[in-house]
Amino acid sequence: MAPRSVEAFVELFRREGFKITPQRRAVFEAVAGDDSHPTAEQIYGRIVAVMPNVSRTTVYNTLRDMVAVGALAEVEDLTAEGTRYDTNTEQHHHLFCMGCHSLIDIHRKYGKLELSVDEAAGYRIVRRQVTF
Amino acid sequence: MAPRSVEAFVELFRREGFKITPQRRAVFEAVAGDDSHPTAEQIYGRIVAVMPNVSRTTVYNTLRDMVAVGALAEVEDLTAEGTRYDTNTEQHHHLFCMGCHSLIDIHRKYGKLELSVDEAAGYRIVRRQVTF
DNA sequence: TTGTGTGCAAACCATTTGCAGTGTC
DNA sequence: GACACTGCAAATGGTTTGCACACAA
Repeated sequence: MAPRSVEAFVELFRREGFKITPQRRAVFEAVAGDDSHPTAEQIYGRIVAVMPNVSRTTVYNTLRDMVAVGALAEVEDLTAEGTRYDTNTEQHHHLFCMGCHSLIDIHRKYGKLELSVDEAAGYRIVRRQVTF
Repeated sequence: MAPRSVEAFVELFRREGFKITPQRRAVFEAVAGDDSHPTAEQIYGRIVAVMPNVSRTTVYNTLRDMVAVGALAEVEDLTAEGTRYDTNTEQHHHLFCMGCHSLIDIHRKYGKLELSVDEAAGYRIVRRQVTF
């Protein structure tokens, strides 16, 4: 199970040699348990509401660090609103609404997502992503 | 079959009420029959090599117009290199190389890509995209 | 104490826009 | 000849970087 609570994030960061600052904790709180796939800007907005002096830099840096240690996953950007972050780092699929741009997790296994031998030649399939 | 030749693009543009300029024709020539999913910048580069005075503006505008009339499709950006354009506007899937960032078309039908009734409630599935 | 983290401002980079001049139909 | 198109330069917007100061360990 991927770490999703604030404390799990704190522990992971400490284990990776990062210091725990109030700003980083605020980022953890802003995303913990969130499955709405927010953008960096949305996350920044939530944090500013509670900690008005944070800089974008710090929020962006922390998000990047979280992705680096596997605490968050980046979702490819289907809009032009910027990278969206996913607290679920496990393999799953997405249902994207072209109207409201919401992104909904689809937890379902599609066993038949295979390539033929020659299509896959020379590649190692790391991930299979279905977007509806 | 989607139009992929220069002449098919010209005809489509004319039909849509666009004027055929040398610049637009150069864009058509730069992408016709190309299945390498180039970025706008790569396409611009090819055109400059042959028509040194084109402006980025014109190339970008033409690419946008081509997407608008269905002559090209945009591929969601998996890297940070910008939008990539696909001359194949039909439904298909992609194999993405994390090493060299190449994108290869997969023409295969995955019949089992369905959502359950309640997952799909309120949505009309317009497209199913698998990325490997 | 010491080196990591923060925050400001400026840089980046793909893309878009404003606008005067240009060329297609 | 009219109006769409071009190309320059400047704006945009998300994100990154440089750097002096501050604080977690």
